[in-house]
Amino acid sequence: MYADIIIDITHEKLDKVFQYIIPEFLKGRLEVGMEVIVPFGRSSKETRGYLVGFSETPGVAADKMKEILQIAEDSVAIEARLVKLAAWMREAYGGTMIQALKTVLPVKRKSKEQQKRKLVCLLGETEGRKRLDFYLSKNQKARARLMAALLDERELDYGLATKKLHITADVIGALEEQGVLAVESKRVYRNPAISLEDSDKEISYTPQQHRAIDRFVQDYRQERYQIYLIHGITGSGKTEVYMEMIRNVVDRGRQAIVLIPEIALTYQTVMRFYRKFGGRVSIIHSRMSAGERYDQMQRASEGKIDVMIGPRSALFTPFPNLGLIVIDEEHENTYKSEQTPRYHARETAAARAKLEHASLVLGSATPSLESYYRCQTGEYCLLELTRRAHNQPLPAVYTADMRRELARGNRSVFSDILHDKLKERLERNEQSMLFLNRRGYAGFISCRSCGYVIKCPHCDVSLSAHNNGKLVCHYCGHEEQSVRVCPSCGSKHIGGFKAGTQQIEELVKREFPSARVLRMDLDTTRKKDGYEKILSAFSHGEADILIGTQMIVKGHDFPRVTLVGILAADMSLYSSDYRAGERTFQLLVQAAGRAGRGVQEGEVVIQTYNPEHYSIQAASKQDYAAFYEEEIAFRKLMGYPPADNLLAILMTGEDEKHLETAAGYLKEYTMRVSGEQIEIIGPATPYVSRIHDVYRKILYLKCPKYGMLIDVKNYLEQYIQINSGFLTLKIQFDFNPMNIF
DNA sequence: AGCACGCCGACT
DNA sequence: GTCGGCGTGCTC
Repeated sequence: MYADIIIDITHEKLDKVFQYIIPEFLKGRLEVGMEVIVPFGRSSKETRGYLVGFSETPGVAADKMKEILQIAEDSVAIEARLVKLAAWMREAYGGTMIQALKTVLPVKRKSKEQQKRKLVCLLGETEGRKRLDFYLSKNQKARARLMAALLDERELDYGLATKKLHITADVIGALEEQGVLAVESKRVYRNPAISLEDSDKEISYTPQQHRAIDRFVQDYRQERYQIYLIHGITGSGKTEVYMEMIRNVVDRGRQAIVLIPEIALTYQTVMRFYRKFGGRVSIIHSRMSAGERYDQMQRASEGKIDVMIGPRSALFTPFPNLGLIVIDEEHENTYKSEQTPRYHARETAAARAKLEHASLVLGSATPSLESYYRCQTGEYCLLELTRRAHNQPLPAVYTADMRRELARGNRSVFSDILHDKLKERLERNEQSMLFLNRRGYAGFISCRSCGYVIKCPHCDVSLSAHNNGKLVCHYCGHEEQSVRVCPSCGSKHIGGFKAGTQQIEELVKREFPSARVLRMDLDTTRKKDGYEKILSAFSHGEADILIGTQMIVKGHDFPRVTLVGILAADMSLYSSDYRAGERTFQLLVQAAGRAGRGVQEGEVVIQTYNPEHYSIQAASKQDYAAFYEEEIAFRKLMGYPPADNLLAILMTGEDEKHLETAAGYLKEYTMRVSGEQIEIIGPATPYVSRIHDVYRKILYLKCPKYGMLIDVKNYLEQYIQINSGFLTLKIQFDFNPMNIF
């Protein structure tokens, strides 16, 4: 028997298994997923690698084979099932096996437990004083210093003692031996005090919530592990449904993973889970140290917790018997990784669920087109929550046509109706939010008079303005000269949109001098805790108006907000991206959902230059189905995902000429290996054509069948490896990218 | 990636 | 004749 090892060096040429002889002393001790140390290369350099399997027959001459040296110490083994998942990811997204292995391993090293060590004084007041005098008499300054501090505080933080008081470990050791103090190293988990009172409380579900839960429970009982999409409007109580589903799974002795966008990881959300599941819940987030993460993962694999909540990477929690994965706000972009392998948590969760016979539940008020489409095709099971849990009405939405405002002579940023409603709120002492849509702003050119936007004649995405005065399509490379007057109406009010949150803040202050205004954008949140501070100030009523970009629309509950104003609603419509319409709809619905969450009803004003657009129309009626029909027709017509699949091939290199010719060759080869069903677009120059003197080119492949794109990817990976012309280039694959470049 | 091997020019 | 320049090829 031989050991199959993946060497820990990221290089295409080494991206294969290497067989090693298992030495006698390791027989029976090796398991798939372990990290081992092996001799590698001509000089037999000690190299780390992962054991991914065992094989019976040697693939190379027996004399070539070397022995495994040892199992790597202080390393974390990858669970065997996650090794399989990694193999799936490598196949589905490209990159090397070692990259895939490292992504399914959220904690690489057994970091020495960053325990909170404490020094506890064991002596009483008088005993201690005697001791202190003793040290002083012996001129043992460090011991005296520590003793004095201990008398003051009784308990000292280990780190504090060593750093602030300049006390060495020797001194602490000496005092410990003398029975003066004890070093306590309690493992501290950050579980806040849990009040379990609420957990017994009987929750009453709406009929729709009941139906969703029953469907899930029945399927689960029959071991039908499916993928569900919960389409629930804002405030319809999706979280209660998740929690009940999780409870069901946990009662059967299985565990659950809950993925949430990092930004939504708020205290309130987490507390709801704590109340229901007590100490059997754990959280992982990006600001945790490696030690803390390791801790949580360790507890999970030991079966000490039932529920793991966290962002994308929590998907790889090594539970012994995973039964359910929940992805909340499944439409969010953060679920797509931006590093190789560029995996999507939704697809990867589906793969993991299948491997481990678990269910997958997706939830959103504005589902991604991909997921809703899969419900239509019968791949996913759709569960609808169309009513708010406490029967609050949805906010009333008004649309302000900014072209008409301009025609009427209103050149201000605020439409008359928004101005009036803001004034009303200030008089009634209620809160308002102003949301400036700046997402996807990529220098598109639009007419302020008629709303016309200059688009690519071939791609139906907007053209981006470049400094050289040209308009460029970043999808197909089409170029044309910029314009001075609107080609549609002849107006001179044509150009890019320029207004930041700062300008809006100044305008609000000028219009409403008495209003207390808070602004939330990159500037004001950069400071430590800036984000939380602003949100808590606003929720405590310390301001009347909150101005901000996308970040204010995400899942925060401000019961006193009764008005939401959306400025430049169409801004995100014209990013040069086929997802623009979807993004706009999602943003508007989520923003509108912020109004009227309390007792008083809410109102929303959407300001736009393009009120006819289906994204804006559907959003103003909060009508997902209507939006979906329009959008899917567009995607089908243009062959964009989810109707077709898209593979972006990003090529980067320092030599511009060489990159260009190589891109040409790659396209030629792609044409040769791909069948008629694959359409090839490009190579085009991305919006950012050069980063740190590294040039970029992009090639798009479009195909109805995902599998065919994977085949082409595999061919290309081989071609790139064999052909030395690609040695100086980096080539990345991105399936169904979230952004086009 | 990283290292040894190898085949050329400039040197003691 | 030798030292070392980097181009080439292999790694179980």
